Amino acid sequence: MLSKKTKYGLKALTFLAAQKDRVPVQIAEIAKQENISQKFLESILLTLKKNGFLGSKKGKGGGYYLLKEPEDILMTNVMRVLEGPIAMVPCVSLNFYEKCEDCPNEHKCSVNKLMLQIRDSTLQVYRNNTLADILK
Amino acid sequence: MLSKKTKYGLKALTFLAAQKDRVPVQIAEIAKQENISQKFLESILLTLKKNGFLGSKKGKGGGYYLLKEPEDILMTNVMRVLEGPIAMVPCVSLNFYEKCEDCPNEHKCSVNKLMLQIRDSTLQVYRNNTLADILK
DNA sequence: CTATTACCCTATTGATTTAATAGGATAAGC
DNA sequence: GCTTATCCTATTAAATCAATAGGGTAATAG
Repeated sequence: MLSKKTKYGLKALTFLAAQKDRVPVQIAEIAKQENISQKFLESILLTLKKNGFLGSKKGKGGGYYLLKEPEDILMTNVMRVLEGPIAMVPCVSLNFYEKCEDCPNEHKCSVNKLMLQIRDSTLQVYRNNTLADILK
Repeated sequence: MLSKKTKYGLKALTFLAAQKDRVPVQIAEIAKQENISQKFLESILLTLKKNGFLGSKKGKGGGYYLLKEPEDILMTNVMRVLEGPIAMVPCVSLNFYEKCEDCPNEHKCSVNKLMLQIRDSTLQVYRNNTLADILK
């Protein structure tokens, strides 16, 4: 299952990408428009900012805004930050590889073999989609 | 993440498929060979039996065995039984569809659009793999 | 017929993760 | 210096996961 964190994060990014200009949008407005708990959204936007997707401005007229154009924001990167590893098992993860402690030989493991294919096909989708693509 | 239930279930199916004949194999032996908690495996094999993948025999010389040939066991079916819905959000699920309560129009939803692609590519992999395929 | 074997079933627990809430600190602007 | 809105930490309620406990039931061997 996709976590709410990821779902809300994607919706917020989409909302910001849909703005005409790059003027800051307040958390409260995004939360209201997208039906998201404001406090929860607050922490999500913070991690998106810390990972270089968003900029922010404090005080009156403040809020969050996209740092890059939607065409330049790859889903691969967004998903890794919001949802974590793309692979369903650590032993087929590119960025978070870990050996299975219960598996003597992962190249003979049927789970490994199947999940490797899933990782590749999933990755292909994420690499083919930018924020601009899912906005249209 | 793939649940241990699914991981163990796949390993058990693979183990049974690798047997020369279709003679019953005891839970204890599968658990030992695959490093799985025996009691946990017990419940997993039970659901695989209830869903038509395995047969069982009680008493001495008893155990579990495959009901079909590995070539005829599709990963799509196995994964749905062990892991549940293949889709990451209910609003793109074929077998477990549910409307998002927070989403006014799912055809304009960016999450829906992305997850629809993920569902399709994931399904394609599962449909292309039988138990025999991941055994080789 | 009886003891043994091994599957069958229910309930409970501990650990972890998820989603959300609370409350205040910090910085920007008028 | 007051208001606005982000920033940050801690806590909690609920759900899920993985495993354990303990006994019931059916089949087989001798």
